[in-house]
Amino acid sequence: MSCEPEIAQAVRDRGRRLTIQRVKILSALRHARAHRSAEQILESVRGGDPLADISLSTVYRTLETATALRLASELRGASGTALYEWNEPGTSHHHLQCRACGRTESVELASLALAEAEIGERSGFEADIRHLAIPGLCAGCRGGGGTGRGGD
Amino acid sequence: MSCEPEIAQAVRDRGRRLTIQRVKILSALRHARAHRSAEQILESVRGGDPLADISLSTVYRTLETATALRLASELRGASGTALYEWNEPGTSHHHLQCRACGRTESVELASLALAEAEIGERSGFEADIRHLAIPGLCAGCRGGGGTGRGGD
DNA sequence: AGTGCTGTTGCGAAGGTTCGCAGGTGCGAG
DNA sequence: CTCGCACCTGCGAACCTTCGCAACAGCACT
Repeated sequence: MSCEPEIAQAVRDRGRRLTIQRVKILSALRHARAHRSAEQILESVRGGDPLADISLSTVYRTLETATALRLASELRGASGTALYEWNEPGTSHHHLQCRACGRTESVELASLALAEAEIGERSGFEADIRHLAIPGLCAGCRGGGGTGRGGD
Repeated sequence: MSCEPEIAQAVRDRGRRLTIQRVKILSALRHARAHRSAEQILESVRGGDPLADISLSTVYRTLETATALRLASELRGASGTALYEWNEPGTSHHHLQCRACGRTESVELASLALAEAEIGERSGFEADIRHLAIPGLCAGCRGGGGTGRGGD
């Protein structure tokens, strides 16, 4: 439970309080290797320790805080449900969301680093392009009705 | 009101039916020069013609359809409310969303076109990067508490 | 112009997410 | 170690958005 020094460090470093709930929620998110919804996170927190009576609101708030702190990223779109993912420090990848079959794949993109620079020079905006959701059509669905309903 | 040949054309070209509601909703969105929420659109439709009894569901559905048809773009994030914008054909711009003051500014970015190409080569995914929401810190808030609460 | 099929609409209900408030608790100060 | 402030939590309500269903209305065909 307290074996998450990185999380504790990250939270406290940024002037936030270290609560049991936060540690549990962020640990759950971190150990889940895939995107998870708020409710899934709540379940894994409760499953791991029945005493943990954490509310959904807290999960949402923690996730929001973690996103602001760059500890996690939020991925909205596909199912109408928000998905969250732990950010490995220094990592960057992007999510290609197919609008036909709804599937999401991950890629690393060098050119987006250029975009960050371009934005900075252009308008002084400090962009954070590390986890973007990019809409489009996946290779399978481009052909015409690959995996899902490609009849568009 | 029926003086929107482009909209009519665009809708029918893609195999959708041309209904009064769609024309009104899309006209309203098109003539609004800024981002509008579903409810704002509903209001302007009703304001322009009290007989128009359009439901919020229809506004959402029309906006969803229009987004799928690339007639409009959806911008989520800032306020928890989805904002919609009419797509001028052939245009492309992106939205820089400041996470401190919440403001959004628009830019055109050449390097994102490169990203589209990179994605295509890499994974065969046909990306549609024309209206992206990019999080970060605006010039004012980078300095430290510019417009909002820059205390990060 | 009339007819029928099927996409669309409006309504209400059901999500998912955010907000407001009162009480609890982490963490710094004494 | 104790105290106190302010942040955080849990709860419930409110909000935005999506869904399901029955009725309506474009559009193609006759």
